[in-house]
Amino acid sequence: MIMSKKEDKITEELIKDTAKRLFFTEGLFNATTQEIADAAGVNRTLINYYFRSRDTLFQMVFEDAQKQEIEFADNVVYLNIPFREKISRYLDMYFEQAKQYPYLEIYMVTQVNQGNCIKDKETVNRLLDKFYLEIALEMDKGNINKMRPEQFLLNMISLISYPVSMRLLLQEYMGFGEEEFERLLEERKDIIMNTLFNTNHN
Amino acid sequence: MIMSKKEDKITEELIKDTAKRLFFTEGLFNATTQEIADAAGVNRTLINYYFRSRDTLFQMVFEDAQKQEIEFADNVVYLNIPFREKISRYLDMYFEQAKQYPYLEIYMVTQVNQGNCIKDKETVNRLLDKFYLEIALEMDKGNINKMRPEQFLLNMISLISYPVSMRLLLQEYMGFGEEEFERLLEERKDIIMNTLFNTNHN
DNA sequence: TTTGTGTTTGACATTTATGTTAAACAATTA
DNA sequence: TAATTGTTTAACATAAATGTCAAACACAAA
Repeated sequence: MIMSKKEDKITEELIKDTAKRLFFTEGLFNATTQEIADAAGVNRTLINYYFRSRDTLFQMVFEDAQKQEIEFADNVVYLNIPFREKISRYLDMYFEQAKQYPYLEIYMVTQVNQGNCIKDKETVNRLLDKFYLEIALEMDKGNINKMRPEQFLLNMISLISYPVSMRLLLQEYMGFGEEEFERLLEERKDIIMNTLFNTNHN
Repeated sequence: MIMSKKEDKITEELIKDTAKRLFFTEGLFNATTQEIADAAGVNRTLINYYFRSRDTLFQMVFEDAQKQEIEFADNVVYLNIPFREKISRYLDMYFEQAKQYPYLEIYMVTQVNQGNCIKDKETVNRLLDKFYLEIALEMDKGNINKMRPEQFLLNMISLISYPVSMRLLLQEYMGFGEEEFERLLEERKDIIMNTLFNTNHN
């Protein structure tokens, strides 16, 4: 008698996707199992059935997000296009994903602050090394100012991510509405490119 | 019979300061009343005695932090020194406070994401207006590249705050230890100044 | 000392969230 | 149809956190 393993995965995926939506889109970092179940339209105990515990679910979501972020960077760094193009492409992709998951990075950092850590460090290291090398080359060519490649990377992520991650706080302080801030963000792509590639001629 | 209002304030302040330490220094954003009480070395119910509820305590800490941040900016913006000096001073102060309260901004943004909002918008607006004006003047003088002043502000805060706020996440991804990252941060002051004041001569 | 005031404590009640279990259910196959 | 497997549900048990209350305490003033 051959068993028919019901390869549903539907409910399981539904729960995980809903959790992601609550965390990354809505910013409900402390969502309860009940809230997640309700949002997914399933019985709460199904979370236990599929994920054993709330914590496991959170863990899996965290790891998924990590994979996604790495894959994301990977897709750009290994493209065979000029450096400046890569950055430009990355900006496009980042702002695109930010529309779906504005709270992703803030979530990740709060998780790391609570003791979670990165899994696939190998891949990250390879990525970074390649990227640092490219940055160094651009510096030699005089396309960007000389500094430690790590600093260029920090500049880049900072300029891109901060306004997205801190959006609500910034909106509050700067007194902007949704649309107004959206326009500001759209303008930012050019601003960031200019800031990053603005070589020092002193 | 004149009552002797025991102007202690000691316990109350102790509790609030401990909460701040747990939130802003340790990053325990979801600290329970028990944890806070233990850390302060007082009985848990004293939190209710002095603050009525956990939520009120959190609220007061949030408002305190806001005031502090505004005061912080105020102290720089109204100084009678050249623009570039101000930014430099702000950087110094920011990195200094970041040593004590590295998680402050992340805490603030998670609070705002959960529905809290800024109180003293008047003061913030006055501050921003003055700052925007100064930025515009510097642009006219050719000291910084032309853009919306808001964008310059975003650039500035992003470059300063992001690496501090996201520190642990960045350390993890970049494979840096505490000391290593500390050195990177110390280097950053110059990097940021150069990036902000690097006018475009194309 | 006694009284009064504010502070601190422990015991209790309440609430909320998580996790377990057994029964019900659905669908497939022998 | 009956049996098997995987899925879903409701009821229950447990755990953890918050908040209340009355009693105990400390100390200054009458």
